[in-house]
Amino acid sequence: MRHLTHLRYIDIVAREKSIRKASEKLNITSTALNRRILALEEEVGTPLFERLPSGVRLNTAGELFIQHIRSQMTDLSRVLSQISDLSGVRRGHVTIGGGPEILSSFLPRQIAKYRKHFHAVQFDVIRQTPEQTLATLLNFEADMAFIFDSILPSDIDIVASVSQPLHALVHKGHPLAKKDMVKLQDCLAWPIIAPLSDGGLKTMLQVGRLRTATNLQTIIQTDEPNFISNYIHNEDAIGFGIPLSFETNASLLGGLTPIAVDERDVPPGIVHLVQRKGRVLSVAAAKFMDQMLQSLNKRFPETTC
Amino acid sequence: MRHLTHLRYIDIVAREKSIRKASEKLNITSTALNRRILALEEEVGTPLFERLPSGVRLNTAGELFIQHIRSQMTDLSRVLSQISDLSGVRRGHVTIGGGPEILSSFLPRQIAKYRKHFHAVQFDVIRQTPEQTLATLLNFEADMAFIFDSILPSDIDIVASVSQPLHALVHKGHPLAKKDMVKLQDCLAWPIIAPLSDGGLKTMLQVGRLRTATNLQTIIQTDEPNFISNYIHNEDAIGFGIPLSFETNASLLGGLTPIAVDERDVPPGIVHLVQRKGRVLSVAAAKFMDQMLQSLNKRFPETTC
DNA sequence: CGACATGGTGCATTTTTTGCATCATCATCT
DNA sequence: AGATGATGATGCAAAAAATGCACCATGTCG
Repeated sequence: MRHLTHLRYIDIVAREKSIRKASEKLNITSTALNRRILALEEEVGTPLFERLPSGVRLNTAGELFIQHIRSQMTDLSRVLSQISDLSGVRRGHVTIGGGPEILSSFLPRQIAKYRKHFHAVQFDVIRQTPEQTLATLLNFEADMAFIFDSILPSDIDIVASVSQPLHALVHKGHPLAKKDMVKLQDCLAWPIIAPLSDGGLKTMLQVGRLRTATNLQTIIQTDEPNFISNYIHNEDAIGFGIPLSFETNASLLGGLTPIAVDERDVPPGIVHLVQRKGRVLSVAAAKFMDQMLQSLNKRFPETTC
Repeated sequence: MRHLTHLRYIDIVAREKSIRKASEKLNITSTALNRRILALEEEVGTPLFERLPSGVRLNTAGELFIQHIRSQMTDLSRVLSQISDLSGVRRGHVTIGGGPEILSSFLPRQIAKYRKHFHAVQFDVIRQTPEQTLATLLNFEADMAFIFDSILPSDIDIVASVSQPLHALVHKGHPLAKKDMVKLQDCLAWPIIAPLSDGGLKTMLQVGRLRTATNLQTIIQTDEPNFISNYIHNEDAIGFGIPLSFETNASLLGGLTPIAVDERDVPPGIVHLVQRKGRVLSVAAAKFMDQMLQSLNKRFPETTC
């Protein structure tokens, strides 16, 4: 879109916080970009950027304006998506954010399923910290996101909530593998692979540690589900995860055996599917969300929408 | 705004249903305008207008697009209004629609009151039929409107509702003028000035006619409050109105005396203050609505918001 | 102090937009 | 049936706008 270009320019400058850097990214000279900004500020009647020796930064008016611009851009792409949907082809672009727990198993399967029907839809999957998740939603960078239960700002809407009990992950030959449920104390005897970065999973494990006062011997801290899955085949270590992050289908687990941790030790975590409040999703994104809601309801019947 | 211009072009073409007519209105040649549209359709990838021998008309894609454009334009003006509000000056433009009953007394006083504080705010007051009221709200032409109780589409939000009992209007020397309340039968003896166009007031009077089976002798049909007020000084005729359409302050009534009609004869009408659902109003419009809500609550304590 | 980054500006060049004249098509009136 | 008067589309030249280059002023940092 032609006039969208102008808006995109401003958006990139705001993100890069530098006219010159932005101009490189946009493949134009800094002068052209600079003049665009000056012209825009002229039209609005007030400066939108503070000029610092190190670059530019949005002022209050600019914050207001950039919010409008981003909303306009996503709104436009939604409309274009609706229009192309009129002719039968579903095109579109869906951007989803979330922590590593979500992105490892549930999401790829959902996307694969969706793309079987609508192959003209493109997906962007971003791995983020909870703070980043919220920021990108408010930025209009992401259409929807998964996030562990936490204090959510009022401009975030919860679309669905699933209860996710903590599971210990061991290889199928492990002494614990035959049990239906383990207490956290049962894990004391083996080395632990704990989550690295602050997030829901790490918090759950910490709660468990405090409650049962156990002294789990952490040997590795990582967030990579694949790393955990591969490591526990080599040592009788115990990893942790939530149902959304591993397959239910035994054949796909690859020898990985999840065992529920007693909920009296660690209460289940709540994972929310969220979006920006009041945001109208593109056809593609809305349909994808529908599909996910159905899948969540099927696999976790107590899901609330 | 520069890029707003492009959008405005499309908007006007859609309204005028003719490129040439729109071009006159915009003070450019039809060729320029035509090419703009062709270019836009090229960018969107699909035609937005049907070409008819008599002009152009939006197709389905165009309807979607124009909706987006209008929403964008009002959203931008809202943002600009917010930005100018940052510097302390409240600028803005508020457009209000409604029937003649509302526009005669309540609204002018409210606007006068508001403009005492914020003189940089401009008001557009449009007199409309109920259908037009809804259409302009959905069109983004009006920010808010007053409308008599009726079946409202789901994309209209009711902001407040006031109960409005029917009142007979007579001059202060009229035999009825001393009464606190009249039955509709009491009015049989005098000629009646009835509302002309279909609207809430006319409906209320018709309900009364049916209920009490009276045969009121209508001599004049008009919607002009001023006409009624002036006429009843010359003949002992009876006009009708609702509290919102006349002053409460005796000194401002100019000899006009309102007498409540028995509610058993005519149940009170409900007047709603409405806006387009989900629409975020400009600072000026939002503040004005606040003021109106306060005034409504003060004068009609049973107002629901 | 100097090297290096930042945003801002004058001027020539390129790209885009606009206006004029004209065409093809269709509805309506005579 | 034919004339008339609308409509939107198009080729081409003029006008306007955006762009790029060279350069300036100003700040930070080593």
